[in-house]
Amino acid sequence: MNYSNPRYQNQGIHVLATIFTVENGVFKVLLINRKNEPYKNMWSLVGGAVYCDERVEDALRREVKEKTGIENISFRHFGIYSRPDRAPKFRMLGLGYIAVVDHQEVTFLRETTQTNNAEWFDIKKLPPLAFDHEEIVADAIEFLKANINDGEILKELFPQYFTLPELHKAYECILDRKLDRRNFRKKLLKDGIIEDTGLMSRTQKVKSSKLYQFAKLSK
Amino acid sequence: MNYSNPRYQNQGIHVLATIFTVENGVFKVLLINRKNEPYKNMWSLVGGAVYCDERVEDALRREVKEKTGIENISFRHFGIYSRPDRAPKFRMLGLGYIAVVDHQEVTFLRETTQTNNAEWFDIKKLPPLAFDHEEIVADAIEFLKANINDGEILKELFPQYFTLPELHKAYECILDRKLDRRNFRKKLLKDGIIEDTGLMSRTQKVKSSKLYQFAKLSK
DNA sequence: GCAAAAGTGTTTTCGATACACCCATGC
DNA sequence: GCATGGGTGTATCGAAAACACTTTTGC
Repeated sequence: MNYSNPRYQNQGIHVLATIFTVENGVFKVLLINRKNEPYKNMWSLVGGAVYCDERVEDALRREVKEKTGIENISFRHFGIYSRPDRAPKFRMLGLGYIAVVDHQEVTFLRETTQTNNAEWFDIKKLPPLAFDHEEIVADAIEFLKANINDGEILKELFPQYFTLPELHKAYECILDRKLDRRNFRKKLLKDGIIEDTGLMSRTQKVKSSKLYQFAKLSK
Repeated sequence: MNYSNPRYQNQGIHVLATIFTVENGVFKVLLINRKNEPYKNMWSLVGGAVYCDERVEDALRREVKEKTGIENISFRHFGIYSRPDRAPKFRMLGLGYIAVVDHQEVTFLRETTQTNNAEWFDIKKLPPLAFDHEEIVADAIEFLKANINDGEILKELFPQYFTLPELHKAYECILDRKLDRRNFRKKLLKDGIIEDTGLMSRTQKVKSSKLYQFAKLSK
């Protein structure tokens, strides 16, 4: 390969983090408002360019840490976006990653040098997005629905302990359909995704509920 | 983003095609022998760099056409390889794609400006491979095993018509385990992956067999 | 007539779904 | 005492797996 050939140069790699949560029964995605051109003042996904001396996963963690304060979560890759004109001026290959997090862990700054604001958006009420991010969000949601039972993807949605009704409601919000409570519990326990902690919730609900946690290694 | 920052520059994108076939009951991968440095005279996957003005899938088709003569086959993406030092001098992001083809359709040149030779290798008798291609081949095989029933991935393995024993044997070679003939036929027909053509094979086998074809659109 | 290869049907098991009742608490 | 929310068990259905016999042909 001729490394100086301009046709091989002038391209970069962009990681795009689609970060979802479920808050008060609403399935939401984290977006940031762009302070600069291109797409100034529009909303877009969290993301950024990969340095030539780092791995893609490291770039992703770096960008997400900077922009949301979140660390130590697992992302999964779901898509490649390679239209040469998807970004202006410079060809940026887009690599789409997904994570589902506990919204209470997000401690992003509302304003940074590149960002006016950052907010959770109901995925059913999204504003117009910059670049091809609408397509990417749609792909991420489809991927999440197809892989929700893989046992890893929701592990950061809750604090260590959670109740089964909470998890059940989260599944229903994400999948956008009803699930039978009894079969839901049975399946998650049988598959070893969650385990009973022996603890009970202390909330002021009508009836207290058992606390579960995600199993250390699932499947 | 500052496009002139060298930390964003000096990187490229590499597509890697893991092309498999089944020939005489042996599961094989196509490798090429490198004529130039780096890894001169070693075997490696078919692949090449993506131009900054083309889509990844187009680069893949271009490279595969040049090096094997094969056109119009479908590839599936299975992996991203991003160690910064996986290629010398220049950071090349690797994108792994897989296809399974009819070996009789491969009309690659034995020798080109970049290639000494190209050959099918039994996946159980692979030579040492250049770059991180051993890892990539292993990932591709794992991906193929997990996705063999998706109904699209084997569509180019045979000419239009094939017998069920042929397909059955191919599955067994790829999965490296025995499958029940009766359940195999039932499942593929029930799922609409293949359809009976009403034709019979004319080979000089002990008993002639029905000819099948892959269904136009599966699932 | 027998070995080799191809075709077909039945039974069993297991996972997924559908569904109903009891218990604890706040009002 | 009743409405709300949380816990549990059983019956049914369908897909997957296990399994045996018949047919054709070459020798």
